[in-house]
Amino acid sequence: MLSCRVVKGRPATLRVIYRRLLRAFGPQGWWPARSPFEMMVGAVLTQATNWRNVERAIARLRRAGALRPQGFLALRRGELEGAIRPAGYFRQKAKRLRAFARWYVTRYAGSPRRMFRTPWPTLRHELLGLHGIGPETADSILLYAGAVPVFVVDAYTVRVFTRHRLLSRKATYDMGQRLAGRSLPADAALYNEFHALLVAVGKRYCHRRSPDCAQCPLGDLPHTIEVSA
DNA sequence: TGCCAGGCCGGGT
DNA sequence: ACCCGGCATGGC
Repeated sequence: MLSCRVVKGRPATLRVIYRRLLRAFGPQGWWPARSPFEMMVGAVLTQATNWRNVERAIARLRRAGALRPQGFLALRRGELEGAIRPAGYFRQKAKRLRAFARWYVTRYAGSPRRMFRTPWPTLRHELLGLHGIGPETADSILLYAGAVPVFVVDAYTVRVFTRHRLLSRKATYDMGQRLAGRSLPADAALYNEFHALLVAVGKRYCHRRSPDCAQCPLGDLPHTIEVSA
């Protein structure tokens, strides 16, 4: 069995990964949203869901005038479910989005300025307390809507880091965050681009079943084998 | 056709 | 503290 802790990697390794990804894919320009509220809605909609399907759902919400908090909350439950249906898990996500929107309006008057005036560790705690918002969704919101320098760990991040022996197979969310925190400066623009690039390379080369590692632009990395047996 | 996608919750050990 | 089934549509 592999050990459960973060594997010791040279600090340089993550920087090497970042440079190679940036050269291979270019800047990704995340998050693709026109407003903080739209971004945060998208963060829930994309949970375990292809972004293509999320785009459809967002377009339908836009047509319904529901990409502003007031317009969103004006929708009946059935209307909301219908609008986001293409994104899958639509009943679950309708419930989660309503909980989020109610919180956003009552606690912060639907204002991103007010929301992100709260110290981010407190804000993160509040987000995690909402139904349907877990670590990845909360951190995505902090990073992409609030430019808070938190490293987002998603399935692709874990898969890419695991394949390259930076994390053990049983790595947890905060192991991934600690790895990044130790190896990278706390820079929101860097974390923004890095996460988007990890998704890009993951989609193309690092699937669950058939990793196409031979073609992966990361190639061989220095100093990455430290997994204890 | 089957497998997968930018997770999270709730109930069971 | 983990482990697992459920949630659902659309693309390849």
